[in-house]
Amino acid sequence: MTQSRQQLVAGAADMLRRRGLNATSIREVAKHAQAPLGSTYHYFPGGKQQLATEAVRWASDTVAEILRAKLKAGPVDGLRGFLALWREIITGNDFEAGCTVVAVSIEADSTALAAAADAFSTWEEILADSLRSHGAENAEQLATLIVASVEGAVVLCRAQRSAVPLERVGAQLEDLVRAATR
Amino acid sequence: MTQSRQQLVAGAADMLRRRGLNATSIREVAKHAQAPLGSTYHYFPGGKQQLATEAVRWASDTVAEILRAKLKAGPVDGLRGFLALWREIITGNDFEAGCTVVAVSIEADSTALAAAADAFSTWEEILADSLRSHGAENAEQLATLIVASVEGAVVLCRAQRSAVPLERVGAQLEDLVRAATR
DNA sequence: GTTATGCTATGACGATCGTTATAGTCAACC
DNA sequence: GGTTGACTATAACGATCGTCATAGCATAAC
Repeated sequence: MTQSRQQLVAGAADMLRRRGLNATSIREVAKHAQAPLGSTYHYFPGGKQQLATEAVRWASDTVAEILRAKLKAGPVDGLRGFLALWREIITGNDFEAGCTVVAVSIEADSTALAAAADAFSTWEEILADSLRSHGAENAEQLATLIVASVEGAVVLCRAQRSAVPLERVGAQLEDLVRAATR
Repeated sequence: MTQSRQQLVAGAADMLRRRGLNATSIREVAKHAQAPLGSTYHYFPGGKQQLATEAVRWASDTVAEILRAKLKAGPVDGLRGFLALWREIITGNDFEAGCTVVAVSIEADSTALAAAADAFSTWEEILADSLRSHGAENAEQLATLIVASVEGAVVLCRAQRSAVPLERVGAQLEDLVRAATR
């Protein structure tokens, strides 16, 4: 079955956003996914790097899908959905979970880092497309600001064990999106 | 001498922002600072956690000092100095260095994480004080947005190996600061 | 029923980690 | 000038890491 494989990827993504790349061992990922260690190298012959890369891609696709869905109701509602997603991840895990993509960006190189770059670019493009189609002239700039400030706020929230940074950033981003679109 | 001690702290901060917490070993920090391994536990009996905590505090103080100095010329110039500082760190190290505080926020817990939270709070307060004294009504909110978006942009820049995110974020932040102060 | 194939089980490999212990050096101070 | 105390040197401890090899098991195909 590819079910074990899928659980390994999802479990790895979850552990990455909690502890980071180097503190996440293959053994623990396998145990957490109730899969034997031997299976890990069967499914991912590229080793830890391949697993991390696929975990980033999975996390990226998951967020992208939610983002696209929420943006169907317009840029403001999309932004709110994006913020709600991260607020849930932060507060729902007692401030012990962050962003898988950010975690890998800090520690990885080569393919996993490239996957992280793709993730950010994808999110930016999704946001920019929505903003542009709603009349925003600075769509790309604003999209980059949204991704950067929300990801940064998630880091701040985790360190300070508070959701206030995300709320403050969200309020100002909503004003900006409202002003840029009509 | 306390010179070795200081070099250990500064060297640790530099390695932390390049590779992250768990990929930075005490042995490498000692070697990088040309200090013997034994000295590390003499200067830092609290072990790696103490060293990481002091490295975060050192990085925090360094940035805070620059920030305070640049803000003397006003919020806009202060913001520009803040952005230039990070642009230099990013581009001057071939996109292989990020922020020490962010790196520790992703991987650490307990005292080192608390030091990271203090760092963010300090930077926020310094910015908010300047904004408030120049007539900004939403000084705290704007200060949080600046810190979060710049730190997030640094992560994006590193992953994408490009300074564009920082430039985009900077342009919009400057508009916001200009509009909020007079 | 035999064979092939996808997955599991087990254990080992070299390397490196954080940390500690102990002995040694060397300068400053009474 | 002897002694104290700060610092160094060296080596080892157990633990864990990523990775690999090999043997075992299952199930499905012929």
